[in-house]
Amino acid sequence: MANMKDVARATGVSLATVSRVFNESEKVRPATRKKVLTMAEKLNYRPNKIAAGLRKGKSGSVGVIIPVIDREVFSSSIKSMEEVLSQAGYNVIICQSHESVEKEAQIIENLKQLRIDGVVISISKETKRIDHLTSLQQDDIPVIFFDRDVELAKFNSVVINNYNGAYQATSHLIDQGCQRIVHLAGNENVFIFKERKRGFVAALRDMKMEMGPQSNIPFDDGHLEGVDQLRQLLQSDSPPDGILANGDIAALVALRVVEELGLKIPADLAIVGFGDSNFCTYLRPSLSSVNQRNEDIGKMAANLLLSEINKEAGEFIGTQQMLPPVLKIRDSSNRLG
Amino acid sequence: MANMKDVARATGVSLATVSRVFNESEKVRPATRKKVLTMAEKLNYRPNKIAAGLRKGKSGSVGVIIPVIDREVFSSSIKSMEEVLSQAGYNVIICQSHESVEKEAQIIENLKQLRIDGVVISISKETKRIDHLTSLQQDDIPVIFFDRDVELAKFNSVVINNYNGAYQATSHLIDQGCQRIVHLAGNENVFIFKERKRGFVAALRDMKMEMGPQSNIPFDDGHLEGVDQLRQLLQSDSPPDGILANGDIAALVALRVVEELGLKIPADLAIVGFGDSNFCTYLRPSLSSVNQRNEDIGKMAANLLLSEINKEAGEFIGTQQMLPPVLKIRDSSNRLG
DNA sequence: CAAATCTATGTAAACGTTTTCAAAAAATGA
DNA sequence: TCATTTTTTGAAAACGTTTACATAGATTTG
Repeated sequence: MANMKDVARATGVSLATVSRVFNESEKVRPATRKKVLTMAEKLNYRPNKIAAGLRKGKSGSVGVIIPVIDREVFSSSIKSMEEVLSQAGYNVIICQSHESVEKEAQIIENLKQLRIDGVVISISKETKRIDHLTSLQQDDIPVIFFDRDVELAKFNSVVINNYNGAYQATSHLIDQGCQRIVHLAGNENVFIFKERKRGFVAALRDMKMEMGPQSNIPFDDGHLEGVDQLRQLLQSDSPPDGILANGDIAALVALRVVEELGLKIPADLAIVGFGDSNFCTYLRPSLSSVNQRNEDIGKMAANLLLSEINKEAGEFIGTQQMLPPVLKIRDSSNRLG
Repeated sequence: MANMKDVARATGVSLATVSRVFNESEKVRPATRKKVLTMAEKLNYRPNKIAAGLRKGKSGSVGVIIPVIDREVFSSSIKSMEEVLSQAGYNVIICQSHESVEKEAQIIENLKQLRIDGVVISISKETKRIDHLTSLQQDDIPVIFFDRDVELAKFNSVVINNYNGAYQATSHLIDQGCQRIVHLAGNENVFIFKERKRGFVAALRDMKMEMGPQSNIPFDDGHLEGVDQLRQLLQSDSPPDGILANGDIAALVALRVVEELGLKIPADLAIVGFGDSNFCTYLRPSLSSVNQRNEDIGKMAANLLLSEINKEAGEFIGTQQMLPPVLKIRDSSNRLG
């Protein structure tokens, strides 16, 4: 395959001139440019980005690290990320950590060897230590966190305001006349679930609603105790009349329990999920849910990364962007209209 | 940042020796290896894969081209693809064509400039000309088609047997006692939909079932005439008692129509979808559907790509792998159990 | 018209590896 | 011990760009 030297020789100009032709912006006489271009075409020349990358000390690629790609929250945000980044001329390398810190560290080591220009990451559930992440910063590789971020350190991040989402949803349930609302709570070790719970509690408190020991039921995926507890509670003397689930799947499970007990939704019990998964509109009753704006998050994370990449070296300022989510009200919680 | 030369100098060995240390497999005395390794560690040396790529003439990356990432069929297959490819030491670059041939061609041009080692692609709906695809082969870059493939040329591909899937589903409906089955047919310009229809027709024929002009209703996404036609048909003197949809969304739409008319599923009408989307189990009644084995497809496509990459140059043999799908029987079509 | 300025091109040195070939060192055999 | 074979190392040439610097030619200026 032809290289620049070949094109240069065949055209009768120097290597540098050919290079300049292919790096637009550069000054070269229109006549020569044309000569070079037609000769390149004729020789079927194609610039070698690896060589350019070596010389320039940057790869033109960015890494996107996620636990796993086949989850709506990740595939949706990556969709828009890829759009923004490829538009800007970057290649997107996807890497799945499978919720393992070691894998995460391995991936980062690999990306460093590739001389990646930046990283967008949603950290794994188990990620507590963050040395592999700070090491990126030390090497001056911009890192943007999205969806899940690190509580401690100063980092760039783009996340949904989970607190606010839960607050909105809870307020909505109260507006619908719910008196005894229960939160199906996620694993508190995960920041987003902690925030959701916090928003729930705050809304109840602000609205001066009762909140007993039964207001929070641990409802972790894969743990069935929560389901039993919910069933018992629904059959008690003062059953709940509103449910805020930590996620859509939790809401779905709750829907089944409620259905099984013959309760009417939303009349007897209103339910709101979290995540606004595709299937929310497919269900009957359709499921109200807090939309996480995945595509917005992806787009913003990508743009933040681009601006970090192009930033003059200078002291680092972590930029935390937090988007308010959007509550989608559907049949499962709409008692009034 | 330290490079090989620095490590060599600091250790008192030659550049070549350091290189050999980092390319395992190579012969180098254990003592020297250790010396080099500790010095590399001390200098915080990290191999530069771009440089290696330039020298070796290969990038260590493969491109995965899909219409868009946030569709279950793509995110699921890419999940397993990434697992296989990263395990084998390759980076996965994802590129979205957004169902545009021009974008597809652009992406391929870019991947060529990156000196990609191989490509896995699910072609865009509108892709009729394939010169951009054959050009990859001419440059000796292995290409694997998955999900959607090209009808004409000799290529490597891994796809589900759509004909067989539709055949299975139709046979199942007949087994359930359905007498008048209707196929909600997809756009016939898309190969997979053509195949599904073919399987449907073949099953009816083989089972000697009646098949009138109303047996196929064009039911393309976004075209609403199909819905009306279905509604009318369901209200006619001899309404259908079985439906095979071209996809799960089509099945969902049909479910709504049936629901609206007050028909009982599966007693009055049995329905089978295609794709086995996540939400099939969430619906009530749960939706029977043909599972496309996305993860298997992804894994097989990745493995086929690897074997093509590692193959000695020789004459090209297109390998078509076709997997039988798996029919998942659920409430929407289960009249007997 | 000479001097000064500007523009377009060329020369050559990087960038950090891998790999061929040759040489040195170590191991083996008689 | 010395010749022979084998193993380990080194020197140097790629790989295909970009870019700092130099130079030639064209244009402007007084």
